[in-house]
Amino acid sequence: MPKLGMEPIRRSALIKATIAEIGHVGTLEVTVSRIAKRAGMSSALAHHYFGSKEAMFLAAMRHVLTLYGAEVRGALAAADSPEGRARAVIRASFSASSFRREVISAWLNFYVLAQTQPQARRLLSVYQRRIVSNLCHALRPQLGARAGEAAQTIAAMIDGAYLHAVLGLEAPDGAEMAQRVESYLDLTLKIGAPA
Amino acid sequence: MPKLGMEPIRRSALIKATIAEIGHVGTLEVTVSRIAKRAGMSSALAHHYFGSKEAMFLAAMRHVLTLYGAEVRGALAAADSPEGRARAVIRASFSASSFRREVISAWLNFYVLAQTQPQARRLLSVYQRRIVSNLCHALRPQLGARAGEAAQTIAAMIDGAYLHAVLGLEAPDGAEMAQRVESYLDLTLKIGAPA
Amino acid sequence: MPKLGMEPIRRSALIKATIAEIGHVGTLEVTVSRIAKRAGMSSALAHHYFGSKEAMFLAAMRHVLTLYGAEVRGALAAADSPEGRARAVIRASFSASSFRREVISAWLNFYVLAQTQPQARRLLSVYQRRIVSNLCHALRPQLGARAGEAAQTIAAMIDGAYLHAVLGLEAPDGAEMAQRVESYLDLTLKIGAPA
Amino acid sequence: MPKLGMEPIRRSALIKATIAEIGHVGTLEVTVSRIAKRAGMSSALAHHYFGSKEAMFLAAMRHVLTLYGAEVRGALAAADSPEGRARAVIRASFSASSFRREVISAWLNFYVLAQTQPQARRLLSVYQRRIVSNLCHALRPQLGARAGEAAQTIAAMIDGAYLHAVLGLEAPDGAEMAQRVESYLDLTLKIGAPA
DNA sequence: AATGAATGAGGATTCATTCAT
DNA sequence: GATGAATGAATCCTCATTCAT
Repeated sequence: MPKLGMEPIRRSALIKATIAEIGHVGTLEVTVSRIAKRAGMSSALAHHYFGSKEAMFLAAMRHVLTLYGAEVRGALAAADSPEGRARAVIRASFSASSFRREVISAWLNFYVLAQTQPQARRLLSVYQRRIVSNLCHALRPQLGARAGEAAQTIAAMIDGAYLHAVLGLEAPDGAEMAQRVESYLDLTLKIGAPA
Repeated sequence: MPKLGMEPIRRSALIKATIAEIGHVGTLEVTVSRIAKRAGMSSALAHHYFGSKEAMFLAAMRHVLTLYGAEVRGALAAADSPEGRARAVIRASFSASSFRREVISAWLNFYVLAQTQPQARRLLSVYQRRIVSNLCHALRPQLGARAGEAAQTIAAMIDGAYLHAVLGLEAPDGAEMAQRVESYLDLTLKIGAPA
Repeated sequence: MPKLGMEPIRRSALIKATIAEIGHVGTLEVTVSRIAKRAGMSSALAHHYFGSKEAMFLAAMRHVLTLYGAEVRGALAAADSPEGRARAVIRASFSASSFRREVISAWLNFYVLAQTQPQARRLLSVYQRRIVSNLCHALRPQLGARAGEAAQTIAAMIDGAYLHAVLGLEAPDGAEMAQRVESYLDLTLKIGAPA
Repeated sequence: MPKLGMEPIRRSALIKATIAEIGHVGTLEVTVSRIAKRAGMSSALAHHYFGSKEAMFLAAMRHVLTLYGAEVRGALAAADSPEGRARAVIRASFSASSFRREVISAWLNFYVLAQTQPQARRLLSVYQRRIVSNLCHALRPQLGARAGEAAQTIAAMIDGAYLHAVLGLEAPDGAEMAQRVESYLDLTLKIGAPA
């Protein structure tokens, strides 16, 4: 039953299947056939829509990053103070939709990809910088010149939590992780505040 | 003229070549042939000594972890105070021999492997715990009950720094990273101390 | 608004595109999609009109042969003596419209096809024979019984020139080739004439 | 039974199988698997020894050209006069070992390949030039300045005969073809000599 | 008439692994 | 101990062709 306008539907299904499959296998050593099967179509069709496995990976990356970006943006919009904005970024990073085994595995593998795929590196760098920038602005009012380093540190802690989560046997606990990072934030603000 | 005692030499050469190749390619998608060639022997011989590609990966992991462990142990031995021990762990983590592009790439890929390879997971977990434990003990005198969380945080920051380094274009700067983590330590101790 | 009478237009466009594509790629390893795209339509439509790739090739062959046949016929009509008719065939074979890289490549590939495709072989044989027959008749008055062999020789020289042209780096020079063949004709006639 | 020194044996078997398969299929659209099977080995081994299908084609070309070159050289060595040398080249071109359906098909396809494969083009050009050069030298004593054109013509006739043979239904008759070309030679010499 | 959708079949190439020497 | 030889299994990708609209 070939209808018109299948493209966006197929692409979307493939992107989701790609992430799921990477999460399932834990590696980028995933076959186009399996992804396609998971998405309910032939591998030929997957190639028809994306042209190559690599392109599918990049599309999947963009998807993950976009979702994460949306999560952050949403949380930022709901915040009502600079400090609240910093906390919003942290919590968004550990939200239930992002801090899941499957997505974590995808992130990890995107870092692997970023080592050799220039576009992947660029995508990841851009997001990385955006997060740091958000944090930096949020912390500036209270920390002034020290905001930059604190932002970097928080970003590193978030990444570290993701990496750490890979080793955990149970489902990763986003709340706890967010709590940990916020503790650091508390500490930093307490010291930085005196001014 | 088959020389005696070739085995340890061959194994060692293969392990180093494995790490180098992973670092070079950036992935576990590395071929036994390339590794063997890098180590100056045939792929058949590599199989003879390790039995399988997977076994080579595990051996390479053990090697990296052992080196890192030795570095930490050495630094700890030279420390003369609990706080000094904490700083020793941090500095060892960013030492020139560990915080290099190649080794960082290997670490990253070992995390990938750990997702599906039980032994790899165990190895990484053990080391992870050992580091946290070291930090915990070192911080206990000054932080008491809060030592655990601080240790976890520091460990996460170290991991995060590794992950971050993957995206950097220049050679990773261990000194700067160590400095950053130590800043957190300073902060924590300053607050925690008064108790 | 499906236009009426589209069929001949489409078919013609596809045939031209087929020749162009074969000329471009240099091979029969040409895809229906590319041909269709070159002709400004979908590959499905190409199949609709020709049924198969093979049928398109045959149609393209017929087209090339027909054009060539027309060229020869035209030249023959303008000739005013048997000898002139022989020269007409030769010149038509190297006319600017036939002796072009693209068409030469098509010819070459049609020979390849003729090895296995009975219809292709038949088409090519028929044309081959027609040329020889034309030459034979044209030479008979002066060469008598030797006309047959001379005709065969000239036909072979023409084919050989086509094959030769494949290796040339510059655009093939039809005039020069025609000249070469005519030199042979001169020679033959000079000797054959005395009778 | 893996022995040492298999390489030359395998390569040779593959080269022969490549030519045979091209002759059989009539096209370069031949699969490595079938060639390998014909040569009694796996396709993987074929790739091991040649690296790629293209490389196999080139090796097969070199083989055919080398055989032909040897044939020509042998015939030249046995000739005892310039004119005899010219006849030697012609006869060698139509010798039973070269002027066989299978080899003719290979030649034809090499011309196809030469259109796009620079190395193939070079190989073919070199041989082409060598033949013309041989003929030219052989004819110079009797034809002087006209030797060049005659040589070109003979070369074209030889190529044309090959192309023509593709269409024949019976086994190609080398003797007849050689005869035909030699007739031209006779003619040319008769006219050229008086000078 | 025209096309996007869809796929089965196939093909080049790679690779871990085994084996005989 | 050491290696060239050898392959089966897999994987990405392409393409002619069909089909429903």
